[in-house]
Amino acid sequence: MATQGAGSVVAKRGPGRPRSEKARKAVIRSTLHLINQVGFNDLTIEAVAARAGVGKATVYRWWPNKAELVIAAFVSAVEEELRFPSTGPVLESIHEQMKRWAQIFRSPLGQIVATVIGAGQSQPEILEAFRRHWIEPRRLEARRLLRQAMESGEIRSDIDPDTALDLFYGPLYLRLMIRHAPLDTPFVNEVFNVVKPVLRANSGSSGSE
Amino acid sequence: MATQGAGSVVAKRGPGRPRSEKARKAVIRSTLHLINQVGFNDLTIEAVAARAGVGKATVYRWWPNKAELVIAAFVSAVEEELRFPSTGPVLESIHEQMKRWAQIFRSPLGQIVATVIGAGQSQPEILEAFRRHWIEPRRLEARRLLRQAMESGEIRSDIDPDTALDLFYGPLYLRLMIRHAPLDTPFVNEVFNVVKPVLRANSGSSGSE
Amino acid sequence: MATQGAGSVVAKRGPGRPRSEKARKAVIRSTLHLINQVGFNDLTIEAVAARAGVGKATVYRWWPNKAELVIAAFVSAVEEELRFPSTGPVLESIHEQMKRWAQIFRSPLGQIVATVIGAGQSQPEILEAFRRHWIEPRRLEARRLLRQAMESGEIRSDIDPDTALDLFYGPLYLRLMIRHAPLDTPFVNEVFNVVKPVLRANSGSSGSE
Amino acid sequence: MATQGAGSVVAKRGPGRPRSEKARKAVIRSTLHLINQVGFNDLTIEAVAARAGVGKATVYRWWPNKAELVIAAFVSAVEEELRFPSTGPVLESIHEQMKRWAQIFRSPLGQIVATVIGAGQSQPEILEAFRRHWIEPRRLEARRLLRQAMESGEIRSDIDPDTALDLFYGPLYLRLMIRHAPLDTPFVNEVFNVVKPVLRANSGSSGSE
DNA sequence: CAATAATCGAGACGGTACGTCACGTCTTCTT
DNA sequence: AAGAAGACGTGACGTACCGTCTCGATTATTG
Repeated sequence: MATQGAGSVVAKRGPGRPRSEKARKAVIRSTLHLINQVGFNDLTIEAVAARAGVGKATVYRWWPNKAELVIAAFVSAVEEELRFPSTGPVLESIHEQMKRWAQIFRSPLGQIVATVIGAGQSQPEILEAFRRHWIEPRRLEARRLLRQAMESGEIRSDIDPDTALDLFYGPLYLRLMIRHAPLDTPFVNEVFNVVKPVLRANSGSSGSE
Repeated sequence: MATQGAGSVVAKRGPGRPRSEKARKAVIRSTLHLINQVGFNDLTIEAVAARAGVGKATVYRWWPNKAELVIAAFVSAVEEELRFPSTGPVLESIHEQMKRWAQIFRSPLGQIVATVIGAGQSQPEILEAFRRHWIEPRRLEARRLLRQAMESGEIRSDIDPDTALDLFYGPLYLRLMIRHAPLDTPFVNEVFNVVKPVLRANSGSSGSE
Repeated sequence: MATQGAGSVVAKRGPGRPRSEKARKAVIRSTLHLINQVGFNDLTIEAVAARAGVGKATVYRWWPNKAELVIAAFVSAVEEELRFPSTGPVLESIHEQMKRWAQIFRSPLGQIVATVIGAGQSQPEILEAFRRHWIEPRRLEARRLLRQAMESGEIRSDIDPDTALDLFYGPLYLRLMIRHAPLDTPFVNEVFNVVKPVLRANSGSSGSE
Repeated sequence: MATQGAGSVVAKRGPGRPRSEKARKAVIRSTLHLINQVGFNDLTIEAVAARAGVGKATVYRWWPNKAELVIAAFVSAVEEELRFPSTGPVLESIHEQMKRWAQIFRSPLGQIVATVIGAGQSQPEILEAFRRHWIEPRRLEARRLLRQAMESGEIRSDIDPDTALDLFYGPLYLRLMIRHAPLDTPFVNEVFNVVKPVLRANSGSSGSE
């Protein structure tokens, strides 16, 4: 490495004024505020820039489109809540995580998640960004845990980890998106309790048709 | 009253030129075509009207916004596929229905569903229309079937029918919306086979926490 | 009068419902009211019909465009004031007529005249209608009077009647349209008094250059 | 203060991109072209913008409505025109001027004058602008000349200069607006020759009624 | 007295232009 | 070079009227 001097790992920076951290934060804050006020669709870069006291071009310089901006804002808002609880039995970790998610989904952040997925339905790059910045990081860890549990015999190994995760989280996302029924703790518990036993080793659920 | 004679059931129509069925159909057709081409967000009333050979005002006269228009188009496209298969054991009916839905979800119609739910995330009236015209009619029938099955002892009765349906359909909707993994028949089967046994009578999965 | 029998000069009327005089009057009344409220430009057939309690098609059936309608309304409003005062010396008749016109021009009816001429500047058919229904009928009579006066030796005969009329009325129309100075009786008198002597026989004003 | 140095008279300009002079000129040119083609009524901002190769919003940014735009175009079209020829006898100057005006009135500029007066009939601000930018500058000089001629005894002094000018120019404007007869040189001569003698000193035309 | 025919009010039709809004880019001066 | 400001060309929005049309209902004349 050492491009710049002894042990410098700092990313090379060209000449010119460096980007303003103040502006970046103002934009993120403005975005979070406005998306809670008006939702994703009615969120305009124009308004974000105005409220942040920032030029429109500054926004476009750093985020290529509304979705990346919103996801960045969202990620920055939930950064610290993301870690999977990685102690104890795997299934209990999942249960804990599900309850935490339900809580997030009920908060304004849940509306942002919903709104981003929603926007992703007609703008593939949004969905792609959502998967990359949100779904995959979490799945990676969850898959790893499930595999460990399969190897240790805690859960059966003839089921696809992704399918298992869809069983746990699908109902939660469904209620988040459709809002046809409350996304409360009893519901989360019931979902977990239904799916859990089937994952136990030697449950024998194979053989469709 | 009987102004008209015995049994006059003639649908009363107000004065003025009646609305043009031809125009209505042209608009619906144009909408379906365009939404498959460009998605919900980039669908413009302007383009719908132009392609239908219809004035913009005619579209606005009959559908208050893009969402109602798209839902009307969607409903008209799947009208005949909506009926729940109501013969045989309830669980098998559900399995059949799940497979049919997965098939629809994989078709262009699936994109419409996704896109409408997506738009609903930032426009409540869209989501409301989606629930009223799409979710509820189906749930009504499904709930009735589940209750019958509970009474007949086919499935346990200590589970909320809506929760049960969310368990079956949540994972399908999740893959429809997130597209992180294929929504194929093996997946549908696995979901069904995982959830099915827990619904059987005397499965005893209650009492978390 | 023998409307139907021998020697009927009454216009033959075919079968079918005859036009409604009530509707005609309502439209004219509505037009006069609205044109005084909003002027010619903002007058819409739609509003005229609505206020008259009449179908739009009924208006279009009888008047081909807004201008014809407005002129008809205007003519019907001033009908009785149109006759040229045909007694006494020709020049005095003209003086009388000028004073009467100035009075009309100062009233709301003057605004209608101005507005119609105005609209005629960008819509030839309006100007044409104005000339046919308004200018020409008056000029016809005035020209006839002037010719009589020429023959009787009251005024010189080496001047074009239309030019003479333009000399009398041009200044009045100018003040109607430009509004740069009042169109009052002293002004009318002065115009008349300036032009009058030149028309007298043996005034000898020919031969410019 | 003196931040800039002694005598800094640099026109302060705010931040932001300055307005495009090129766009301004293109819009004015396009307006003039189109108003000659289709008149005021059928002049659309849409077409003006399109022909100028400019966004509609740019037009609306600088001119609040069609009237202001037309006024600006009109003013820019006539600003270099028409100084009064001020040599020789006053009456001959007027004669010259009348002939020049007749010529202008027959040209495309005449159509613009007519069109602007026409539009002014339903939009007072246009008429006001017309008087300020067209009528008044010319009247000012003409009035001055007439007063000089009155003082020098060239013409009688018991007549209002504005009335005299209306007598000369009223017939010309009348034919410009009504188009009921040609606005040719013979006509101009006849008008001039009729009015001229009456203005001569000691003509004695006073005493109306 | 029925058939025919033109009218009526109502209001939907395919259009066009409106004036507004946000887009994403650009051009200026300032930091 | 990045910043705020704000003008630029673009294009869709939802609305208002245009002039035409299609209804059912009415009111005449004609056979």
